[in-house]
Amino acid sequence: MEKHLLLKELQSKHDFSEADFEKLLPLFEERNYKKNEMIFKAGDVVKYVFFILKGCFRQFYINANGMERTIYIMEEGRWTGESLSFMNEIPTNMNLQALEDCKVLAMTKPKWEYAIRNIPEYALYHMKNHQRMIAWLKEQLGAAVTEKPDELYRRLLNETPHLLQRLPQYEIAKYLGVTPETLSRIRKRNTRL
Amino acid sequence: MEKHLLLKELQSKHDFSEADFEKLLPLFEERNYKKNEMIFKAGDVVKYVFFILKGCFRQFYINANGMERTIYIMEEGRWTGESLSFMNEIPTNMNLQALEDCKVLAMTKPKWEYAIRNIPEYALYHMKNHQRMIAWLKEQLGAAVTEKPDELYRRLLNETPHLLQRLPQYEIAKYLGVTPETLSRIRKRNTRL
DNA sequence: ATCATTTCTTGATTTGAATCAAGATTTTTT
DNA sequence: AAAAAATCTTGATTCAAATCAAGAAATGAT
Repeated sequence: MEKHLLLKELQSKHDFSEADFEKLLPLFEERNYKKNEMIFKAGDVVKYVFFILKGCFRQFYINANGMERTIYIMEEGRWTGESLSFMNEIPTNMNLQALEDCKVLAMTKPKWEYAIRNIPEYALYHMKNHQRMIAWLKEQLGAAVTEKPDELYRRLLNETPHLLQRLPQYEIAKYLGVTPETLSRIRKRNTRL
Repeated sequence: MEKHLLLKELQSKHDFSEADFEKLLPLFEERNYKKNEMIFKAGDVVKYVFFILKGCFRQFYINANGMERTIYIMEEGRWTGESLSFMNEIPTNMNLQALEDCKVLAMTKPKWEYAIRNIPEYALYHMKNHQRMIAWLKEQLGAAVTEKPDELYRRLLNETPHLLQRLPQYEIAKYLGVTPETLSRIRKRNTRL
C-alpha cells in the first residue's frame, strides 16, 4: 500500500510517527473544488486549513484599484489556507482559487486546536512550516523588487519548471507580476537555449 | 515600577502571565549594537533571537547583482532575527543591520528550545506571532507589486508615520523599493496637504 | 470538420521610474 | 564659526514595461 501524501509531507519536514498520523488523519474531511472556484475571498473568515491531495490553487491579493497579484501557487502535497484569519476568526485580506479540479483534506478550527494540543509533533511540524513560509516570503519580496522580470522568469524555470507546463501563461504572468504581453516577450528572449 | 516592554508585548498579543514572564526573562542576555553595525549577513547562521529594547533595525535582501531591498524595519518592542536559520542552524539569506545605537534582549537556541518546551504559553504566543508575520508579508508582497510608489508612500505615512521622522530618506527609499530621487519627488507631490 | 472562444504573439505608442549630473541644504567635525 | 561630509532636491535623458491594438494560434463546442 502506498504511503499517504500527507504522511510523506509530514515525514519529509519533521520526525513524524505513523501512530501520530493515525490520530491526525481522522480530523480531516475530504472536499472537492471545481476549476476556477473561489474557496475564500478577501473579507471572509477562513473556515478550514487545507492539505492539497489533487490539483493546484493560487492565493492572491487585490488592491484598492482592483489590480491583483498572485502571492503563491500551491500544488498537491502542500498546505494552503490563511492561518491568521483561520485561527483568530477574523476576515482575511487574501483570496484563494482552484486553478484545476481539486481534492483537499480540510480541517476545521476546533479539530485543528485539538490536534495542536494533543499531537505535539504536529505543533512542532507546524512551527517549522511557518518558519519556512516566512523565509520564503521574505525572499520573494526581496526578489520581486530587486530582480528584473527576465530574472524572475528564469528563477521560476529553475525552481518549479513543471508549473510552466501546468498553467496557462496568464496565470504565470500574474504570479511574476507582469502583463501577459511582457511574459510572451520574456519567453521569446529566453527561448534560444 | 513600570511594566517591562517585553511583558507588554507578550500580553498585548496573548494571555501571558507574570509568572511565565519570570521564567522567560532570565533566559535572555542583554546585548548592544552600534549604529550601522551588521548583526548578521547572508551566509551566516543566526545565533540569537532578538527582542528590541531600544533603537531600530532593518532586515534586507541582496540579490545576485548587489541590488538591495529592505524587507522590514523593526523598532523597540518588536522581535527580529531569522527563525529558519536560527532553528535549523543553516545559513540565512537575509542581512540585519542596526539603524541606530541599539539595545536588545538576545536568546540562544538551547535556551529558546527550553522556553518552547517549558513555557507552553510562549510557544502559543510564538505561533500567533508567526501567523501575523506571514499575513503581513503576504500583504506587503501583494502591495509592493500592485501599488504605485506614491500609494506605498501614503501607506507608510498612514501606518507608521513616526518612521518617516526617525529615519533618513534613503532608508525609507530602500524600504519602499524606489531610488532616493524618486522618493524626493513623491514627497514633493504629496506634501501639498 | 467547422465555428466560436480563449489564449498567445507581435508591433506601435505612452508612461513612469531609473539614471546621470549638478546644486542646494543639512548635519557633523574641528 | 568655518570647513567638510552627508543628505536631499531638481532637471534632463534614457530605458523598460504597460498599454493599446490587431492578428495568429490553440482549444473547445456543435
